[in-house]
Amino acid sequence: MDVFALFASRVANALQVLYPEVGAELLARIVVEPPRDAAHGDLSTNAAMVVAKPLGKNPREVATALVEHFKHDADVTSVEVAGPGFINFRLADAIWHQVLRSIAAQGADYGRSNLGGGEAVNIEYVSANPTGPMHVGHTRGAVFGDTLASLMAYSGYEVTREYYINDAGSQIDTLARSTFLRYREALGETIEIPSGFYPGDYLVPVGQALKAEFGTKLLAMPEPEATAIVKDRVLVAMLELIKSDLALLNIHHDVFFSERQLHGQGGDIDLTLEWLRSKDMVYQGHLDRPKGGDTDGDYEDREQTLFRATNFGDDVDRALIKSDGSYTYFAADIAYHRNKFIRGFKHMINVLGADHSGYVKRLQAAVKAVSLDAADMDVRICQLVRLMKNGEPFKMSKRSGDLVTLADVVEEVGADATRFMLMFRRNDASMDFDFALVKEQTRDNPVFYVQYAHARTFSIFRNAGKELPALDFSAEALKVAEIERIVTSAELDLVRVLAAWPRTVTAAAIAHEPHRIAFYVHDLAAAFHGFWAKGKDDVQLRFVNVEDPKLTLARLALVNAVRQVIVNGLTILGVSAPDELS
RNA sequence: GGUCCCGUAGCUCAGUUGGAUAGAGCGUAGGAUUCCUAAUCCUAAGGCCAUGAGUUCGAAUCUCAUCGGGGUCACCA
Repeated sequence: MDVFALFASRVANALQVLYPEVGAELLARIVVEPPRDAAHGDLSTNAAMVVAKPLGKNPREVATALVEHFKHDADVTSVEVAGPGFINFRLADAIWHQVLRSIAAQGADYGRSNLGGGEAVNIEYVSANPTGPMHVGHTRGAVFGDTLASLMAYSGYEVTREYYINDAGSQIDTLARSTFLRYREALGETIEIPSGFYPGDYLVPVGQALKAEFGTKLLAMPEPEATAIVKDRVLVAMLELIKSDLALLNIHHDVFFSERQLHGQGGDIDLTLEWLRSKDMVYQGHLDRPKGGDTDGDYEDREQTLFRATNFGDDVDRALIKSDGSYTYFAADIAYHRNKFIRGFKHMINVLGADHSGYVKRLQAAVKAVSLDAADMDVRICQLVRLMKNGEPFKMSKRSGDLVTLADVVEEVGADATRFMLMFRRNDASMDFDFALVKEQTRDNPVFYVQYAHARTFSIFRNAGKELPALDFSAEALKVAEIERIVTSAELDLVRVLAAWPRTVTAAAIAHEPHRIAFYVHDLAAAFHGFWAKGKDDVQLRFVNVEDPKLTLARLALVNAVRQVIVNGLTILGVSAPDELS
């Protein structure tokens, strides 16, 4: 049950009774939300102000009529006009009791919605080049994409988590050559790794595996043949490495899509170019010298095969074929996104790093073109993460040269803290990630703070078991607890926070902003800690009351509701909810 | 130069897609532990929402310009 959605529909109904001429597009602009200042009541709506002008009426006049209407609503204890025409509602306790009952009844599904209506959405994230282990720069996008995917799935979308493997470029040839050196090393040669090659130790086992499989046979083969074999083997190995790194954060993709499969004669790129040409989206032409950007002076005026990206909102048209005749990366990407569209995705989300922000318009232009404007593409840019330790920039290197790897971070602070901290910030703001802070077990550390709140719900139950051994507080007993006994303002304020969960999830899903889930869970934890502490000052507010088992049971139902909503939030975030902290 | 992101308390950040007197945490000052985990809570001080205009009943939020910080620009991937 979503209190806000419930009253939004009641307000809309009331308006249609009072002013039948009000149209649907106007009703859509009406918002029912919690007022910023709790003193204004439980709910507030701008309905009168939205509707007044088109009706040619004064907002307060409309508001007064609505107020009269809601005076007969049994769930409303007071309703009044405020300010320029807001209508503020105060709700009967019974509404909050219903919220608690619906949390108990819905459990893990409380907050789940059918916003997406089962529509398919493709979320592409990580897509790091398969040339080595994941480094910390990939981690934010990985966590963001995975959490967004969970959020969308929770909101009724059919989600596909996709990884695009950039396995077709020249960096893969370099990778293969680097691996071949490791193979020779495994055969006993002393090798030297030239600059520009991949120096990381992670290629050593790949070289050894090649030795085990082929002995010295690869040395005798013609080079192209050997390179092809090495390339195949090393790509598989790198992908396994990446998968195992992602698994450290419990991230698993549904589809690993290889760029290589798009290339080749009669492949997707060929077909896509043919299609683009048939739609007159490609032409031969010249590009201007990049203004101020031609720093290395390698610009050369030349006739090129260009995609009419400017017709779809991009700043310049984009090259599709390189001077050596091969396709550009972008050409492959157009084909890739056409492939997504053909697979049935009308909604696509790409999660990219800050260094790709210049790529956004191009990508959106491509999707618009290949879908003939039938698909939408949202690109979420994750800004940089600076690793810090006690306020100092932090360097750590174990597995791959100078880079800090994802595995290093997880080993240092754990998967839960990594995930939560990265989501405790808007994706489009850069952030400092302080190891020292994340390892601290105080309220400065939001992960810990939330997990502590969850553990506290368990400790209350453990304690209730000791103090009232005869009390049955199984799930079934809690469902029939006398919720009406929840009447104090301190308790009801906590329920108000719980009531905001469904609208928080929905708003986060619409905006593609999973960080709101992290902030909500943190707020809920704060409300719960605050209520808990009130029991210190006022014995009457403690959860466990030996004199009154029925009241205790009602309050345990409240505690259980808090526990449930924290779990629902942490589940979307992919963070564990321990019963006890050690 | 074009383009994208950011600019909110001393610091780190939220701000419910345009709502009412702009909120948290840290830090600072004070307070609460015979009592459900003080790993917590409560109170106070602290603001020209970078600047200027515009849009309207109403702007931190939308538009434009300016200033400052960062990313990016290509036949790289």
